[in-house]
Amino acid sequence: MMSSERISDAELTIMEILWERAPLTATDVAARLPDDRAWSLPTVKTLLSRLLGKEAVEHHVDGRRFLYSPLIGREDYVAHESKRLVDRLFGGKFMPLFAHLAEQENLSAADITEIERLLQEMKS
Amino acid sequence: MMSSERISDAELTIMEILWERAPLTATDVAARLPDDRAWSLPTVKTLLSRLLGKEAVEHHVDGRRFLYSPLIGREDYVAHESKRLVDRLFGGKFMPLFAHLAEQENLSAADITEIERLLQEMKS
DNA sequence: TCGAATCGATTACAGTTGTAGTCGGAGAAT
DNA sequence: ATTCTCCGACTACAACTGTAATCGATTCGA
Repeated sequence: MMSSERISDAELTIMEILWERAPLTATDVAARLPDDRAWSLPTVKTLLSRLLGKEAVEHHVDGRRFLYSPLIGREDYVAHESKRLVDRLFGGKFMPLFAHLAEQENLSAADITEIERLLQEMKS
Repeated sequence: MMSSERISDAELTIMEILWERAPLTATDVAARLPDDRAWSLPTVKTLLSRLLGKEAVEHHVDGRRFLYSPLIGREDYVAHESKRLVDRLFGGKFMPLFAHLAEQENLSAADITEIERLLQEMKS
């Protein structure tokens, strides 16, 4: 289940780190930040606290620090956000989004073949 | 061109109205709000002002009121937001998003046929 | 002409977000 | 035992959002 509170952009950066590897301490998380988001440790702690409040992560005590782990799965989050986009911009319909993406991305012949393969698989 | 300022959820509601029909006065916009977002006129005016500030809409004077029109096209906005989602959640790749959506949506046989038709069209 | 209705502009105000500083307590080092 | 270090908690603070009230000017109706 996805709690209804939205995960912000900065918070998502933290989630990605925890999805890749958990549990981690706040310091560990800070050490794994991408270069273009080299936040201070206090900032990371604030974001972790907020994620705790949103019940997106949990922590358990390890000596005198916390080990954080995701509570929301990446799959759930991705599904949720994808649906949100489809609802907001494509009237909840999948096909218009697909058409838009296909056109936008200028699919290569290889992409098309790959998609056809995926579709065949689904048929069965 | 899309100015980099993000359009918020409430603001998007206004944009949708203007995309459907423009130019409109603030009062016209308010009258066309969906039922689940029956905001007061002042609220609509605030949102229009913010959209002006973000250069997402323009207005021109008509007697003593303004007529508002979108400056950003819906196509551009949709493309922008779709790309944002793909970048944030699918490493900028189209295929993973397609796979995710296809699985999620549980495509019907008719959908699949439709997609195949679209793909054929693209091939040529 | 004088009050009523209407406009846009300004102000309000709480909640979220991005980004961080500070503080009190608990452990670690000496 | 005392100091230093590190942790989580709390505080900060400006920008953005959602939602609106109010105010001064103008115009319309009586």
